[in-house]
Amino acid sequence: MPELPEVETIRKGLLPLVQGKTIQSVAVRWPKIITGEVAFFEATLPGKQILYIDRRGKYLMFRLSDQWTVVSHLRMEGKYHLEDQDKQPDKHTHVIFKFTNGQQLFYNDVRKFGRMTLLPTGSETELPGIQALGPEPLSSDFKLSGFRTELKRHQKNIKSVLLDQHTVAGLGNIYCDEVLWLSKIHPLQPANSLTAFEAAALFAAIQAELKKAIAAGGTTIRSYVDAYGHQGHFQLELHVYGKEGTPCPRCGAMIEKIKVGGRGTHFCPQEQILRQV
DNA sequence: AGCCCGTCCTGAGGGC
DNA sequence: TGCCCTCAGGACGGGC
Repeated sequence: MPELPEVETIRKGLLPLVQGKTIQSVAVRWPKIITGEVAFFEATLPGKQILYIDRRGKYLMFRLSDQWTVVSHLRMEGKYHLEDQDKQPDKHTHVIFKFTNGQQLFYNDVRKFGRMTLLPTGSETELPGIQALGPEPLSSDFKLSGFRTELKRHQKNIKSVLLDQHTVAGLGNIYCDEVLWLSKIHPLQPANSLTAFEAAALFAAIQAELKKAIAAGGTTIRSYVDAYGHQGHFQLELHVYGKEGTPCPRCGAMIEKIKVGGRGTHFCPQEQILRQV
């Protein structure tokens, strides 16, 4: 499941492969991938040149000529691959962008959860998913004071609040577990009951962990690969995600797995203590 | 408004 | 062997 660091790695890898290329034709093979009219999507893109790729949270934004933008969310397993002109799509290839130089950009997605949409550049901020997105965690928009205010608004557990993209953009299930472990906070602790010290530790852990993950090129958990088909190399850095039944790297207690808000959640029962409020 | 739950999808893995 | 069942989860829409 690509989270912010993986999406950023994908963005960086894909950019030199597609920048400056002009779309000749588009074929959508699974209509639900496209939010909006498929016919409009297929008819508008030919002739447009890819100028740049931006990222906001877990969203990729392909900036095109004539002020068009394709917003793309990979959800669980979406992937982009640049292929030669004779490459045949497989059953998981749902969108094909053919370039004027003959190359093709395949969008593959086993679960078909990913979504993309075409709209005028600038109006992407009106998309429901992007409009209410919280601050970029590695930008100056992310401030401890604002983060604490946001935590105070919620009585529900901190794990769910971190997973909510309105709080801070880009965290998914893996990094939520990791940053809570790093800051020694129980995933079920009500968000508004965090101490000032805990909120500051969590704030710092989010920034440090995401920076580290981006520097490492993402994590190989699930099926993430970059645009060249290379796997990320971050898996050794994970401390709790998927580590249930193995010793906590800090204290040796067995990592436990529970369900929080319907999501698998990993934590150290000795160091991440749920405080009664 | 906050919060919870169902929905979308398919492949992997467990049980018998 | 092979089939059936459950599980995995990001965002969103509906209901309370």
